Amino acid sequence: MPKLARQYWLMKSEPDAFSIADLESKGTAPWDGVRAYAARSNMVAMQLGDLVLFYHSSCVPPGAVGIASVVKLAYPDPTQFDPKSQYFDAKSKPDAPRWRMVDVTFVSRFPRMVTLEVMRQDPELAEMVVVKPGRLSVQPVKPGEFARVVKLGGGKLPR
DNA sequence: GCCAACGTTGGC
DNA sequence: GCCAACGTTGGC
Repeated sequence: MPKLARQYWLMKSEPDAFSIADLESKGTAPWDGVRAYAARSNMVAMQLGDLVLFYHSSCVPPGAVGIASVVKLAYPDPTQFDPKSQYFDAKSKPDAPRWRMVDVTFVSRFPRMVTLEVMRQDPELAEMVVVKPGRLSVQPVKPGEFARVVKLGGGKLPR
C-alpha cells in the first residue's frame, strides 16, 4: 500500500474555550465537541501526520494562529455520552456512537496571526474554504493554501 | 425525499 | 449583542 500524501486541514476553536496556548501547554489534546456531520466526515478522513491550521474563531480578530498535527485517528467522542457535558447527545448510543474526534498535538505558533481579513485579501487564498460564507468548523485546506498561510504568519512548514 | 421551521455559528 | 447565513430536523 502506498502511503497517502499528507493532507491539510483547518480547525476552528474559540480561544476562550480552547486556544493554541492551551494546546501548547497540554502538548496533545482530543478535539472534542464537534457536532456537525460535515466536520465529522473531515475528521474521519484525517491520517496520522496530517497538518492542521489552528484557527481562533468568535474573537477579534479571528484568524489562523499556528499549526497542529493529527496524532490519533478518529474515535468516539466520550463527551457525547456524558449528561453533564455541554456536548451531550441523548440520541447517540454507546453501541453506535454518532460523533468522533481526533487527537492533535502542538507543532508551532505563528510569529504573527494570519487574520481572516488578511486571508480574504490574499489572491492566492481566494478559493480557501474559510474565506467563503459557511461555518464548517473542520475543513480541508489545499497544500498551496496551507503553505501560503504559514508564510503569511511568518512560520515554518514542518518537514 | 422535499423543504419549512428551527437552532446555531461566527463575523461584525 | 445582532443577525445573516447556514446546517439540521422533522412533518408530510
